[in-house]
Amino acid sequence: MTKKKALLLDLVREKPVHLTAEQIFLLAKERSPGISMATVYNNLGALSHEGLIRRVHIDGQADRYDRTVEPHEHFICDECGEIRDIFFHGFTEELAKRLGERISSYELNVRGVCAACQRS
Amino acid sequence: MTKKKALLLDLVREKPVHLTAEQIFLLAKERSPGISMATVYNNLGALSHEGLIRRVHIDGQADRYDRTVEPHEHFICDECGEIRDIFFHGFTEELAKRLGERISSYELNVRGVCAACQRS
DNA sequence: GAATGAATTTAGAATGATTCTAATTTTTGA
DNA sequence: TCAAAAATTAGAATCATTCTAAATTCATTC
Repeated sequence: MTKKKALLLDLVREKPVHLTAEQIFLLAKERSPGISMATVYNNLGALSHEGLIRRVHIDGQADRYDRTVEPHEHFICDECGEIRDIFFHGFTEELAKRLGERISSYELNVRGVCAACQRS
Repeated sequence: MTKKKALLLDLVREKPVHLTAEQIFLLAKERSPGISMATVYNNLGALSHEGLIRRVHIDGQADRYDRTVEPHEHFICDECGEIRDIFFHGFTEELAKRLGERISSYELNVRGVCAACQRS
């Protein structure tokens, strides 16, 4: 765990929002001005493989990085674009039961209009 | 509905597999040799918007096109890469109930080892 | 059947996120 | 202190997809 890797991990962990590599790069530059995009990608990739953060793919967008590594789902607001974590307790087991196969991972992205946007 | 658009729709409908734009392009050339990649993308995009086919995004792969437009899920084999349709009856309603929000769409990709690969 | 305008198709350039490469810098530990 | 290993870097490469602007096809009207 190098200094820059630790910095990137901190940045992902600091906020509950799901940042893109670009956003993380800009934040990282404030604390480590010479850092390069390659280092950001290298380390975010490594951290994801090590299971310390989680890479989130959302159709048509740059990948995002999530501090929450436990299995969970995502809700994406059609209006404001906000990405919110959802936790469906026991979902993996339910999937396994319904499928009858061993599951290594899954990805569930739900879209709709969030409560805040529905009000306005 | 132009001839080429109809051809592309046919190609997607012909086989149960989920083809990429590239694969569809190669098949289309057999029946319409001068067809261009741009036409393939234009028409597959249009057909998807019209709801006649469905565009499927799988992390790290080129998009695929699915003849099945009803809401359903996908199982991707970690070993052979096969993409299989899953039908979880009432899943949209279950999601809506658990979330308490109106859902416009969702995407569920499940990964694991398919039965065929487990045997070998 | 020719003329007109709209829609489709086309080749190739542009895009943009990500990965790769090869060189440089930093770190480690003998 | 030195050598080897690891991390970092700039920039090139990749690749699916979209965009652009020109060419072609199509439908409609006279």
